[in-house]
Amino acid sequence: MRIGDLAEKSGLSTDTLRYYEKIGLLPKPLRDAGGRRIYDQTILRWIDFLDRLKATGMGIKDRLRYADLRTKGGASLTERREMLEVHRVKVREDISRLAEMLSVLDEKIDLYRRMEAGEPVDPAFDNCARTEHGAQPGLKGQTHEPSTQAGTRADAKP
Amino acid sequence: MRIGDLAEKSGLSTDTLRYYEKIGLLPKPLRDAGGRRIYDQTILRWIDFLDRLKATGMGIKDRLRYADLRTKGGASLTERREMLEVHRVKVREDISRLAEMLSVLDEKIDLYRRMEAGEPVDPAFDNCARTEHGAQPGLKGQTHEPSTQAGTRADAKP
DNA sequence: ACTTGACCTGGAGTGCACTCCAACCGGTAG
DNA sequence: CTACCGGTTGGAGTGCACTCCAGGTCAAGT
Repeated sequence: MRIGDLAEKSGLSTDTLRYYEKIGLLPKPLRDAGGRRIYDQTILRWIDFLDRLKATGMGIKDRLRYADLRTKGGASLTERREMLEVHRVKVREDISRLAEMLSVLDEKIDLYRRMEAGEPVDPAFDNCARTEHGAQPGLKGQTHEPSTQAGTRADAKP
Repeated sequence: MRIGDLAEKSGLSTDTLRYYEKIGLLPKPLRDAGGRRIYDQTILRWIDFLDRLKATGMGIKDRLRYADLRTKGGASLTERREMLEVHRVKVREDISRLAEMLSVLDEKIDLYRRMEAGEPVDPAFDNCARTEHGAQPGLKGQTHEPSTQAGTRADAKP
């Protein structure tokens, strides 16, 4: 299999495949007499898994680390498992975060639908209270948001 | 509330707040006599919602579009609802994709655990078949990956 | 009066993850 | 023989989403 075939089968572009090889995500393939890369089908399983890791939000650095461990063979099994377990926790968190957002969306869509229907709705339930040309200074009904103690997304980047 | 307070309460940096304002995600706030931005609490609900849109994978362009609609007030209700409905579909898809990956992870972790325990495991189930330093030419147990009509006229180098 | 610290602006720099490009080479079809 | 296709390289460019910085202003505290 040459790089074009692999691109077609994997859904990545030839550029991306070469890029992945350059940074170390993909192992250096054999070359034919003309210096062209030749791949065998097993690489597809690896690319597929990489793709899944990416699709679940694993950054390139961690994918790189995993790829690196992989080249070390069986000796790195435990480390790889630990990485996957850490990642699994992250994926689970992502799922529940998304599920929560889903219900916020549902609520909001519902609210909008009712507003479109002309139903009287407390505008305080909409985050979209116009701040600029409607700024009345004495708002008293603060609605919910339980004291938002700021720790929203203050981590992540080392 | 000045920008520092808002930063603390929202979890965004002052730089990010100014950046969001610059690109149009946040409305231009009033200024005090000294030219400093002053915010009222309602902005927090908006930032929170923006954050959720971001956390669920909505890119800056769409957030920008939504923010823009928001400034148009009630006239844009329907468009906003439609955006949210489109986004909701995307979020649902993301959730099921993640859920699927979760089971792949579970399987893989389980596989590794069994391998660590020395249990004999068909290495074909691992994507991590070493391609480079283990390339034996006569492999016959191809496992799955359905045949993939070999366009591979690979004249294997001598 | 002076210092401190929070704020202002415009613009440059960063990191990720590609994506594109020019210039070249090798094998096959017409 | 030559056109062309698909491959090669190194390096430049893109888009997103910030993040940092220099150099300045302003208001309040000691």
